[in-house]
Amino acid sequence: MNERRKPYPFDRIEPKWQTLWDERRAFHALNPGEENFDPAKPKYYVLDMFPYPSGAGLHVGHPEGYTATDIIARYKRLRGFNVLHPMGWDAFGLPAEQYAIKTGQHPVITTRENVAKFKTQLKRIGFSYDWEREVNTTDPNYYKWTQWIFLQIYNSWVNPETKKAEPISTYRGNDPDNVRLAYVAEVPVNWCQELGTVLANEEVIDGKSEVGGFPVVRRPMRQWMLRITAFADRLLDELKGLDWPDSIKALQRNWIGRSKGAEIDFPIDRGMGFQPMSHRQDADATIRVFTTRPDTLYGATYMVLAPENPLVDQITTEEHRGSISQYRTTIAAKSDLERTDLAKEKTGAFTGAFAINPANHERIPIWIADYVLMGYGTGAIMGVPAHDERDLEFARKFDLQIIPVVQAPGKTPEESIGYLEVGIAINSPLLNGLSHVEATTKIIDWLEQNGHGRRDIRYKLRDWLFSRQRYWGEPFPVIWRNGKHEALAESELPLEPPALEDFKPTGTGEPPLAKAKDWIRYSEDAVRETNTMPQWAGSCWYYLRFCDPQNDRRFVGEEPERYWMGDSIADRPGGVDLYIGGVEHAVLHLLYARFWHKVLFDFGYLSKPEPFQRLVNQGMILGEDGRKMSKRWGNVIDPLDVIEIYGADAFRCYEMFMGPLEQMKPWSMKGVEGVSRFLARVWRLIMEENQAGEWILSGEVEEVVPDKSPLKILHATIKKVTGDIETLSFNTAISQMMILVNALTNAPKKSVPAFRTLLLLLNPFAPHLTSELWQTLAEKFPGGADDIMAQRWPEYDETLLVEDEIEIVLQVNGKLRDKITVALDATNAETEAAALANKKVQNAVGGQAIRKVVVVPKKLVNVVTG
RNA sequence: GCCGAUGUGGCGAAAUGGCAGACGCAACGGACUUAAAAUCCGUUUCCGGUAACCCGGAGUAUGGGUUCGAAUCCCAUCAUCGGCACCA
Repeated sequence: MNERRKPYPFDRIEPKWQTLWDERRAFHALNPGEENFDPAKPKYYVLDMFPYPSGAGLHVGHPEGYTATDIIARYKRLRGFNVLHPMGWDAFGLPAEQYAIKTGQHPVITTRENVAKFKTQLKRIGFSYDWEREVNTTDPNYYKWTQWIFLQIYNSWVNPETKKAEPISTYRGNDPDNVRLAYVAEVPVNWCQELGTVLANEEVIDGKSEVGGFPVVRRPMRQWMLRITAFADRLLDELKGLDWPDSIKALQRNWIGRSKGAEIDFPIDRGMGFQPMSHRQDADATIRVFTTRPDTLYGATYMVLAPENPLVDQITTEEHRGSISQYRTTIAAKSDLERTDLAKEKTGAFTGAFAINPANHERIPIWIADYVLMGYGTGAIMGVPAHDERDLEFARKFDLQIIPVVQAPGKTPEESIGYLEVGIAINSPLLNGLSHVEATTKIIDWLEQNGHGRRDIRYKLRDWLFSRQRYWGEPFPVIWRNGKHEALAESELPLEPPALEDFKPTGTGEPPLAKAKDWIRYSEDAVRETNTMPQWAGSCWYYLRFCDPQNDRRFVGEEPERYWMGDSIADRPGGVDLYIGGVEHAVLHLLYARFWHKVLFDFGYLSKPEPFQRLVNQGMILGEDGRKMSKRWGNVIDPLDVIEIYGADAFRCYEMFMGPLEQMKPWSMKGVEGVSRFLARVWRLIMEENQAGEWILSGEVEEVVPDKSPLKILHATIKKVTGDIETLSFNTAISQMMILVNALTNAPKKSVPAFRTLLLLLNPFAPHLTSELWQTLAEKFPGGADDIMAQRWPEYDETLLVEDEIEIVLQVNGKLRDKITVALDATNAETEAAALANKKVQNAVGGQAIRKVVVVPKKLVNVVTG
């Protein structure tokens, strides 16, 4: 019947302070121009990846990154920064829509409920978000600007000379729709019958949908695309100036996949042998390939087209039509999964046609095979079996000629077959004896001079498939008239989706919005676009909206943008100072957001070319059983359950004490208990229980300077905690504070100044406890103001950290033998003499001759013998 | 296959060229208590020795190397996790 006794009254303190903070608008960040705004303060923008508010609520994994950013935010405020620390909701998306399909509950309702639940949880953890800046991607006042940004993208193109986005009006060609950054294309898409929608490549995993795991097939459909490939170079090159983990940069580089090489044209042989360009009857009859190894051109003994390549129909000879068509049918029937199965044998079919190798005028056969992909390069390759693993396998299987053209070091030409690295050119009249670099330059120059090819760069990155056949997303601000698309005027935004009762997919690939007949009909001769935008759209720019969330004239005001997203450190390209989130967004969200940012930057709306200067990925928190937290294993932990027993401060501290932020680590309730004991020790350091069982300020607390030893630990702790917060090493910061608290507990004096410093250091981690204790101390000892948040972060005194005596480690041959203490000012010679006089050292040396003595001042002596 | 990360006590971890295992958990012992909880104090890498203060040896995935000295730097191997994957 009696509740379990709390180690300290967090259940009273925490709600008290949370209410006070709300009432005082304690975390509201002021924009330039607002009353009380202090322009002398530097800004700090610390951002979390905002969540999708699911029905399940938060589990303990979510607040890991949020706690880290909250500590930084509170720390920076104490250091005198004007801190922007906002939170919002990425609330468009499939789960709410599927819930609507099942229950008929409108996603607006579900979203509102889920957001309320998430917000309650976040508030109960005591995060210092500026809730007056809350944004929600499904709010018309927000997506009005998502649609507006889409229109900017739609109305722009990349000028190849400046490589920058410009208004489409500067384009001088005759078909602007061909160069717009948003365009419509008939593309093979990932169609998921079960979800009734297409998916982006990134949302398909092993031939199945990322959401739900349903089968996905290829199917051509008319889709909106965003021309992200026009920014491939900048997205790659501008990673350099960002403080991101190298692994994330590597993932993005890999995803963009830039390859330097050459385009080469192979004339199709019409039985007349090789003809110089000018004499050719049919100048179009060439096969263009892309290769990263033009230096191996003399080794190209055959060509392969992708089975889907339209050229196949033109070149296939009468005799081979049957077998070619049969092969293409088998390939078309295969799923993506089967096609990309690496283990399988090479397959292919001969077209009967031949091409001419422009280098040596050899007549080489043209095949089709599914190991050549239509979607990369030109959908055709030159086969160089001697120096390409796949080509070699293919040539051996179909008995095609193999000519080595690069010599492996120390090997004969014959042995160099299968050598994939670079080397000296052989069997290549124009290139013999040249190194890879020389040969590559020479052959490309030759190709360019003779009109057979040119330098070229290709990317793995594809344009972004931007439309979805869904209800719960931003409608496109676009109408169709006479088969052509037109942008809506800005004045017509926001374009809200129609009210629908039936959210089910139509099943035909036509979006659910097509069911709203009245809504679609825009005018006598125009209809609305019925696709919606993908969930990534809203998250591409939310960090900008946080700077100025209520602005109804612009997506973000100029001045707030310049203040929060710019800064005085000129050579930093990014705006947000610290961005923490899951590694699962390493390529998609982070690449898309960078892309939008660059478009808006080119148009002069933004101060910096990159959105996020410093990025950190928090590691996943596993269940107590070491498995990923999921309903399936029944190992999900709700933060509110933990807070109920141990309090929010203990929850926060434990999340940070578990281990390094970036690392994956398992949850442990016992661990929370340990951290909770630490906080209770802090409490009892300052408070005691009176006869009536009430907590009152301890009578021993006095306004005195601490003794030397605790004072030294105190200053060592200021130094360590400050440094650790800057590097996000929160686990070791907490360890150090535990050491301090142990020392203060054992110290004879209960020193108010020491306690104040401790409370300040601990405040970002355990804000409720430290606020309460600070206030209690202030009531009796009026030295400090009664609000801990109005204080300055403590500084340490280096002179207090110096030792007067130093412990020196004695080693013999690198092995520890003893420790001695020497005076601070002992010379190397004195230290060495003391070491050699040491009995244990002498024992270990035995009778052996001393060859060398290494003295590291203030650290150790190593005696090397024999 | 390619790219990246990780590998240290019973467990989470610390130490990034100089005392391996800070801090915490768990376990064990002690104090307080009629008792328990809570709290406080102590022990706790492994092996061997000693009545004992202690003494000796080994030890950071494995094998080599650099160095007076390596968990830390280099080379190779193995394992686990993540990403990409017939990208020409």
